[in-house]
Parts: sequence; C-alpha cells; structure tokens
Amino acid sequence: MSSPHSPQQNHLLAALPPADYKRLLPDLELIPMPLGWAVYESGGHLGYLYFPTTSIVSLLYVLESGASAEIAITGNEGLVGISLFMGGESSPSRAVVQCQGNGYRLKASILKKEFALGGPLQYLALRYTQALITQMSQTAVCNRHHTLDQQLCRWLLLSLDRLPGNEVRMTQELISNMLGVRREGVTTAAGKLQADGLVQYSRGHIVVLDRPELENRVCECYAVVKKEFDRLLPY
Amino acid sequence: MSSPHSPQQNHLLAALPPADYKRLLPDLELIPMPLGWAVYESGGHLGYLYFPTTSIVSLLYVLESGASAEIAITGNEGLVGISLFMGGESSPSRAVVQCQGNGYRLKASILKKEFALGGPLQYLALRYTQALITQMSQTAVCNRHHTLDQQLCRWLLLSLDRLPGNEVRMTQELISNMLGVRREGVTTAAGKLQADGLVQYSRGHIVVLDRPELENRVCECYAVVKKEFDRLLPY
DNA sequence: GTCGATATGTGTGCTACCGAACAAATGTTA
DNA sequence: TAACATTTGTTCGGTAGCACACATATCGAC
Repeated sequence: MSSPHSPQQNHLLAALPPADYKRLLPDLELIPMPLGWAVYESGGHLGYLYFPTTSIVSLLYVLESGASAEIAITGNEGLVGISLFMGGESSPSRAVVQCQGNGYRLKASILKKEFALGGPLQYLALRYTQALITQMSQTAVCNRHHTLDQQLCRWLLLSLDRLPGNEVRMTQELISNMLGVRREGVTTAAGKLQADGLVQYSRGHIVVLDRPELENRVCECYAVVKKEFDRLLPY
Repeated sequence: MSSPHSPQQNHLLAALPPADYKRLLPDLELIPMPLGWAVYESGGHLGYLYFPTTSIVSLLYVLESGASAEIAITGNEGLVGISLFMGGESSPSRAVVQCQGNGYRLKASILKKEFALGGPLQYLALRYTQALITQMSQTAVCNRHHTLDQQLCRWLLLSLDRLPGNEVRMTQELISNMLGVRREGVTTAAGKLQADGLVQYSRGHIVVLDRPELENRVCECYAVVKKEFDRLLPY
C-alpha cells in the first residue's frame, strides 16, 4: 500500500521530530527533477525550497566567458535554495539537476513561517548550510592545489554517496563542465581509472568497480567534507 | 569626550535598531586584534563572536601538505565565527588576522540567546553569511579560471575596501599564502603592477596609486562579490 | 657603520593543463 | 542496413605556474 516515494528519503526531512514532520507533510509536494533542469538561475527568484530524494543537484557558477565550475553538490542529504531562509531571496549561482530523480518541494511562504518558529527545521537548515559552506571552501582549496586526477576521484565519490547503487550517469563532457576543466582532460584522467580497473564506463554510464582504491587516490578534500557532513548531520 | 573606538564602526552593529543595539552594548567588549592572531583554529572551540572594526581577518584552509588558500576575507562589514549561530560550534577553516586593528567581541552564550529571538541580529547575521557564501563560491571559480595577475588585483581591492586609506600592509610572502601560490609568482605579478604605476610598495607596505586601473584589470569576481554584499547589506 | 634578518628580484628547467583539430567508436534512427 | 549524432580517444604546440637555486636590496639592532 505504501508509495515507493516518501519525503523521508530526504535525510533532513527524516530527521524532523514527528510533530514537525506531520505539520509539514501536507505542504510537501512530490516533484520529478529531470536531467538538466535549472532549479534556479543566477539572480532569479525562488518560489520553493527543494528537498532531493533520488536526484542530485549541482550548484555551479558560470562566468562571463562561459566557463563554469561546480562549487557544491546536493542530494538526499540536503536541500536546494538556502537563499530563501538566509534572507537574500536570490543568489548569483545556478542550481542544475545533474542526475535525474525525484524530490519534494515546499512553498517559500510556508518555509519562511516554519523557519521563523526557530524549531527543528531552522536548526537542521542552518546546520546543513554550514556543511555546505565547508564543501564550497574545500572546493576552492581543491581547485587551487590538487590535480585533475584527484578531483575526478573526489567528484565521483561525492556523487556516489548521493546515489543508490554504484553507477553514475554522466558524460565526460558534463563532468568537465562541473570540474571546470577541458573534456579531454577528463578523458585522460578517466582513461587511467579505467585502465587500472577502478571504473568501467561507456557513453555516459560510469560504473564504479573498486571504491576502496578510489578512496585511496582521492585528495583529503573528500574526507574533510564527508566528516563535516557526518558531524553536523548525523543520520 | 567620545572614544575613538565605537562598535558602530562595524557595519553590522551599526545597522541594528537603537533598542537592540542598546541591549547588546554592555556585552560588547573592545579587543585589539594583533597581526597573525588566529581568531579560531580548524576544529577549535569558539568562545566569542567577533565584529572587526579596523582589522581584517582572513578565512583560510590549510592542507595536510602545508599548502594554504584564503577562501574569504572579513572586515568591518561583517563578523567572524558564523559556526556559533549556524549550530556547528566549530569549522574546519582557520581565521587569521591579516591586518592588525581592533574589533568587538560578544560572548557565545549571549549571542545565542540574542540569535534565538529571531530579531534584527539574526536577520543581519544570516544575510551576512549568505554574502560570505557568495565570496567563497566566487573564490572557488576564480581559483579555477583566472590568472594570478587578476587574482592579485582582486585581493588588493577586497582588502582595500575593508581598510581606511589606500595602503595595505602585507608582504608578498603572506599574500602568496592567501592566494595559495608561490611567493615568486606574487613578486612577478606585483612587479608588473609597480612597473605600470598602479602600486608602490616596499617591504610589506603596498600603496595603491591607481585604483581605477586596478578595477580595470581585475576579473569579474570582484564586482560580483561587491555587488552581492551591497545588495544583501546596504550600508 | 656593520651585521644579520627579512623582503624582493631573477633564471632555468619542468609539468599540468589549455586550445584546437581530428580520428575512432558506439548508440540511435530511418 | 545505412546514415547520423553523440561520445570518447589522440595528437600537437603553447603557456601559466611550479620547484629550486641564488642574487640583490632594505631595514633594524648593536
């Protein structure tokens, strides 16, 4: 009888005490999140706060030149649209669905009322935001000091953590946009991983075969971010 | 009769309505912020929230290798210690005084009570945090795509905006730590600026002579961050 | 003024990544 | 099955920033 979809698939919603969860439930709307959909655009208005369940959303910046870079990634551990409760209403970044799936959304007006109560939702939203800040900071440092090979490992692991199974659907072209590098660079780095038997990919389907070795090759940035998420949002 | 120091030199404190400001005033403690002082360490406990007035504080990450990178900079427009009200209590970054000066501090316990009221302090603190997020994100993208020359201009302008006068006291060695590059790279980039008459420096004293040209050479990142700060925190 | 510490300038080779052009392989559609 | 679009692989020269070594300049203490 129970639907295969539940708001509780999102860790933040699942962490709400029963009373708060019940109050919010009628206002949570299931919504499909198709590949490539821009949840919000740079500077654009936001009508809803989104809680991904089976989808992954990338926060990225696009420069005037057209060059881009991902600054953070959000899945079922978080939410999309922090500017709604932080007070700014908009943000200069873009949020794009990187892996198709579902999510729940909450009307901005309802979120704001709930947030103003100062209860569990505020508590969770702010802690999540701090974890997000850690991810962004670590991305900045990683961009500066680590090699493309390491960053590709980091990106794969961060994505994998937010997906069921061990497969990531994503072309090398799109990964290069996320990492802010050339597609050829990703081809080379991914070629090494494939040659060493860590992954197996073909036309946009990447299957991770040896996760331990991936964790072995990744830079410290992955562990720092993961540890901070676990500390702030124990699940 | 009036002291040369006032909490109102900090823009956030100055933006508080009179009633809230008066309530907080007895708990604001003037504190000198000496060069190099670590306001907080990675993972360390924070006893106070800091409001710089004439000092500049850098938020930076230090990697296991010893390499470092600045992810944001805070002066009299903001505050240091967001993890206190975001709920995490600590953060993996470090905050170091980059330019000596003064500031005011507020006990963590008092801050938390005040923040929980949901009043103007909460409003301002969250908006400031969102502006900080923009700065961090832009730093990540800038690290990826822009040249050292552009980044040096950005760093100089961001510092200049937070200081009185047109002089920045900072050796090239320290600037290189902030930007996460080699000292020689800064020497070369700074040499160009000096040769073209934009700055005049000697042993840790950088005097900006031609700010318009500096703004002409900087990447878009500077303007994006400045615009977002002005939007979120009009002064 | 001399000395030592700190700060800045320069040179040489090296590597990671860029830019562009093109080739090959793999799906998809007719 | 054939034609096509998409994805991945490869090559070439160019460049920004690296690592290391060392030269010079400036300031302060004695």
